[in-house]
Amino acid sequence: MLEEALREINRGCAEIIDVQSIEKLLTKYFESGETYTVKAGFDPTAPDLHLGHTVLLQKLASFQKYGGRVQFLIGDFTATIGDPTGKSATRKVLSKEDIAKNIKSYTTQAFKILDESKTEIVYNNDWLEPLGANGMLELASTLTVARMLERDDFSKRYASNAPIAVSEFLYPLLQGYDSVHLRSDIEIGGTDQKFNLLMGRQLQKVYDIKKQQAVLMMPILEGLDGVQKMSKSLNNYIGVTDAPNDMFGKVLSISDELMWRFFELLSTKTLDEISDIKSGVEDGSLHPKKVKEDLAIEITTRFHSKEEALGAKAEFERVHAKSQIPTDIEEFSCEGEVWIAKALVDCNIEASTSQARRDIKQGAVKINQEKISDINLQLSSGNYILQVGKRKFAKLKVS
RNA sequence: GGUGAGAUAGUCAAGUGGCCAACGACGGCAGACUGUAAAUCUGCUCCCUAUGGGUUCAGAGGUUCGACUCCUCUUCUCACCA
Repeated sequence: MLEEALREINRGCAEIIDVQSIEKLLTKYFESGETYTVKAGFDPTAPDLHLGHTVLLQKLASFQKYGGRVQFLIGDFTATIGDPTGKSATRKVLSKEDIAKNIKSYTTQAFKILDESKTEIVYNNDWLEPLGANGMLELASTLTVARMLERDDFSKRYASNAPIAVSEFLYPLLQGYDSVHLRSDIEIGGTDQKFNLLMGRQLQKVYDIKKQQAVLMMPILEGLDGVQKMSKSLNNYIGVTDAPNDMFGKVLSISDELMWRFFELLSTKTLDEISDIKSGVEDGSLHPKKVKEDLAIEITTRFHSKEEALGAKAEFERVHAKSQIPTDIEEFSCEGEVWIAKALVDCNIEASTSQARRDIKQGAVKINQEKISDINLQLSSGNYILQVGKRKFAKLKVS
């Protein structure tokens, strides 16, 4: 039992600091039922979670199975300021209302994966705001600049004379202070957070807390392109709230290589099952497409339902394998004769009439399944199904 | 506070008086090939009922027949010095 738990906890991890203490916590749980706390921080700057976030959530859920009490930390304090790390300094500051709204949708989405009865939601504004300038200075005095510069991206930027804002130094400290306040046994986060996570341990030591948190880091899930991390701003994400058809289609569109990452980090199949599937694909007894479909069904089912997932699969086959028209197409209507390019723009399937012209020239536009080539085509009254490329459809009624 | 460099389409980045709606790269879209894969190849990539017209190169003025390119001021960014 303990071994199984350890295996599950270990799964997909990029790095664990202080494995022994995690083992101890689990052992104690199995011996005496004693629970422990696991914390993970989330930044409520956007209202929706995507699969990248759920990697962490699933790990938290695993801990919940084995005695972990989750501290779901919402970085509402940090969100009001905006993390300066990264490129654009111009990041709009969110209002309290926006943040509150985001938090609400965040947590309802998170509870699709987490066990609510074993989760405590905490807000870092509760302790960071009262910290004040004095507390801040005290906190800042515990670290040296040299130590800060150990952080990879800081040292690189410093070496290449790129600017580093002082506030950027403060960020890891604030985040680390969360750990001082919460005194969690374990903190989990992405590998990109390594420095900040370690800062938590460091500060726990400075503030003389007996136990230091163990740290478990998960790799960053790649987005649909398979290269860059999944993120909303790169528009390569699968959102937790995506419609079943979209979710299914997006999973199926990932590369075969990336599929294994998704299996490891998102599937609830055991590692043994996954390696069986993998060898099946390698020796040709399993078709990669079929395997990917199963994965897509699993993921879609998690956020919707089995029926919806199967429906999405059927729909997908209809549309793509048999190249038929999807069942749910948005409908539009207009009066009088319409110029085709204008119609495409009005139906939201082309961005501009210029773009529409180009696509027509390239043979990407179909009306009622028929490819068209006349840029000047006028649609007289009747019902039409307009299509651009493989995925953009609209119904248009001209009267 | 002083000095210098810079601001070009989604991003990076050429262009330094007309040949510029602006090289190239990436991204994006589309076509072929497929498993709506991936990889590869090809085309397109400011807007407009369009062999033409309009609005762009941080912002405001100016010089010129003509400016992204020259001048002035403004805003912002960066570097160096203090």
